[in-house]
Amino acid sequence: MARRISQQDSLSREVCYVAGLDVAYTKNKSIGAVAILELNSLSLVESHTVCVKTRFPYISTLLSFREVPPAVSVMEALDYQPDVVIVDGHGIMHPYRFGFACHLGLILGKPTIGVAKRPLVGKVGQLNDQNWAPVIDGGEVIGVALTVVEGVKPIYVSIGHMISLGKAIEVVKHCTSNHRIPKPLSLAHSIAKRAQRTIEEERSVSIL
DNA sequence: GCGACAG
DNA sequence: ATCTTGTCGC
Repeated sequence: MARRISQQDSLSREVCYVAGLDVAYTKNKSIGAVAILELNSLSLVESHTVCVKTRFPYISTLLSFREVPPAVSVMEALDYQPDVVIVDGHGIMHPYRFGFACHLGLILGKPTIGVAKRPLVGKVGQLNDQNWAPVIDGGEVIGVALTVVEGVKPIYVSIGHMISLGKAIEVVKHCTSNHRIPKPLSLAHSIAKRAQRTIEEERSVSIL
């Protein structure tokens, strides 16, 4: 599947709507959450959550097989489709060059960007004046370590599908206003957490 | 053989 | 990711 990933910009138009996608968990349920923001204003346009049974364990390099089902489900619940999706997890910055963001992009047939909070593979090069350092593995640049706030640990940005690294960095930078985590992702995260609390409460009641 | 290991 | 305890900052 990694061979089917496109690193070219395939955006149907200028990016206007950006989505953030995250997944949270309860005892045996996966909660997919998506938030769509207007790129320029970074204002929330639409959001959804979905709850499905978890049916794959967490295995470090196989995260996508665990998170793709709830992610696809929640994307299908959208009224309007975003131009690009920022995914909570790596894209090609992955040992098989096929992280969660790639897997989701391939299935959706839509541009995706992987943004992770911790590195998985590769060695980080020198920070440039654009506030990012290339991450190299096997002699190739597989993404960047982007320093959003000086003195704060970087976020790791890589291509998911149908986008160039340059455009991916541009979009992520645009979504990060003085905060380490891009706003689409932090919003998706809080929405997932809210749904999770609701489900946990329902579970407590049903036990009684 | 041992340690590390996105979320 | 989740859970728990504790601290720092706006």
